Amino acid sequence: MAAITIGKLASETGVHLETVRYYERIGLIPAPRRARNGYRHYRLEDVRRLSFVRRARDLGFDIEEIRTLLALAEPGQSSCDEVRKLAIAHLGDIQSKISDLQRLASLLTTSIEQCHGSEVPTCPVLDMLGAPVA
Amino acid sequence: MAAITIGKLASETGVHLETVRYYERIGLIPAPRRARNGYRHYRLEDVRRLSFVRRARDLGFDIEEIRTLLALAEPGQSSCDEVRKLAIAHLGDIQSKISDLQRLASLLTTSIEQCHGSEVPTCPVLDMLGAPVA
DNA sequence: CTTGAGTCCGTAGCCACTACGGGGTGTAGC
DNA sequence: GCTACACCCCGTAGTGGCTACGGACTCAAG
Repeated sequence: MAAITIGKLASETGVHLETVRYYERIGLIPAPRRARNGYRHYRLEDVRRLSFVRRARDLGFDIEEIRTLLALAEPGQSSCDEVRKLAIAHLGDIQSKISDLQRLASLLTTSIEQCHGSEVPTCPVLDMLGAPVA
Repeated sequence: MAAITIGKLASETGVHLETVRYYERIGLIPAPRRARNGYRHYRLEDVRRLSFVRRARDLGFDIEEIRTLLALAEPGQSSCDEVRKLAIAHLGDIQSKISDLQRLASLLTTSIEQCHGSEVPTCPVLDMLGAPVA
């Protein structure tokens, strides 16, 4: 019988082994049963739960948001509305981050385009950075 | 004479007061002269330098990159090429961050759109999160 | 003279990990 | 049985870039 050890759980979910222990420590995933030698023994459900956590982290949800999502995902919660709200709020965050970054990108692009070598007395990029606070 | 104290420097540059001391501690900005009472005394040049740092941070440059930029901005460096390289690399980072976020946003948007209330047995957002690792 | 704001300093906390060190255990080959 | 080597245990400390806290001082206004 190939028991699911922490290493297996880690490689199957793509979560770093030390991170699994960290998640357990902060109570994001439940503490699993231990074998006689003290090794952690996981079940398939744990793999699913941790995959869920990983996906949510990849999507940029923070730990507390994930705690909420996990609670809402419990069977018998029927709280699609709340999940929806959380997702929409998070989407808003992402979109404002995107537009921030786009502003930055265009600012940088403009500066870089004006810079054709080392012939100009001052560097447009440095100028932009050093310009009086707008 | 209204000397530039740390509080003034902070409010003029929009950098948190404690952050100014932090920047000094890590050697990002030089330690200023002290008045007889021990208070820090800044010069106009320090205001410019810190504003530069703030702008660069806002643009997402990390502390080490800023150290480099500051060194390149020293007079007599004529190193526009290097600045350009750094800026282009950084722009690349920003652009890949943008496209990452855009993927996330569309994934979330799709899930949210499929979710019309609490009538469906399962929540599309949770489904997306819980789906087997793609 | 009191009050309140500003400054000093060192240290600890934040988030989400990641790394390290020193040990025990399990397994495979010889 | 012995040796290698991978795997696992645990606690603690470090990362980046701040931010907060606490106790002591100094300074300007009323």
